[in-house]
Amino acid sequence: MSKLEYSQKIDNAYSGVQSDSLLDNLIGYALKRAHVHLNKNLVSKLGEYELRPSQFAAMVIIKQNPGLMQAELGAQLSIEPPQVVTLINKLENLGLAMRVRCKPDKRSYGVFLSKAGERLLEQLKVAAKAIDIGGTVNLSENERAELLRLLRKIYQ
Amino acid sequence: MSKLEYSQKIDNAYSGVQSDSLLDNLIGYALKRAHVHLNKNLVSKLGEYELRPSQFAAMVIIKQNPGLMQAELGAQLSIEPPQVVTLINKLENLGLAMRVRCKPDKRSYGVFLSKAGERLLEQLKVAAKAIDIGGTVNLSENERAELLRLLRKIYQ
DNA sequence: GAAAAATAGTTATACTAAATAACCTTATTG
DNA sequence: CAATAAGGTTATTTAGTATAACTATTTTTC
Repeated sequence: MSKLEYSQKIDNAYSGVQSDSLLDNLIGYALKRAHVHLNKNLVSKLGEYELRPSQFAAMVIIKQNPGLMQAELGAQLSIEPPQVVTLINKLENLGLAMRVRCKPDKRSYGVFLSKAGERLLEQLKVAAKAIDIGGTVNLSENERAELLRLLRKIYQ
Repeated sequence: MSKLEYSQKIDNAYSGVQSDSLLDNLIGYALKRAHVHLNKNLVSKLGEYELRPSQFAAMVIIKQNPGLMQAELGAQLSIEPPQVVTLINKLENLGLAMRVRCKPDKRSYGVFLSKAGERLLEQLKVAAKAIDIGGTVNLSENERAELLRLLRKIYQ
């Protein structure tokens, strides 16, 4: 039985389980549930291209900072150097990005998107935007803006 | 070099990396960053008791539904049966919960918190509330309430 | 200007969390 | 009563992450 089938079965069978009023009043808990809700469709869309969310985020950062070093990319993504290697290897193998020895410092690479990478990124940005809006259809445009404002106040 | 030291070093060295306006306008991205921000302190607090967030969440659910079956607990947490086994083993080993054969169906266990589990849970609830509020000091009481309302509209 | 220390990136290894499949026991169904 | 399903466990695999050691350069320092 798949995870989805299993969950549905259990959800149907035991819907009488009570949730907790403490959890329901924690911002952290609500953030997690809302994020899970929104992330599902993004993960499945990116999966069509063999990409994970962090790889999509990497493409966005590379596009915005062409030729940045791997260490800079890793810092942006909060991942360790070995993971940066794996990530860029993956993008290179997919033909979406490349390392170029283009710096005075010959230890480092500049990281760039390929033409194919730029094209795919544009598609994915459109899709991500649509998925984000689709996952928040219950919010009005004003509510979306207000939600963004409040969330930024938390992490900025 | 530790992960934290590494990140700080890089952040200081390369703070000129540009972030992206698309990402900054996605609710999903803001949710993730806000959640990361809020979760750090909770994880470290729970770590003092060798607990992970999912184990804390399990304790909350067990407290609210004493004697529930493992399958019900797994459904609430969206985890698979083998993970439920690991989770309850952990809580049992810490003396915080227990399996009791108390059902007509002798295949299943009722899961309960121990007295120690209930005591610890009360402490942790207080701590979690404080951490949640501490992580959202930039929000007024009205803004907190509004944020909760908007988040619930997304996932409910 | 050469030796020492530090940095960019890579590789290898280990650890952890999660998913999958096979299994045992008890219940239910035909 | 045989066949099937369900609750839970165990074993195995897989993916993600973390750590350590290594190469090749660059910077520092004496």
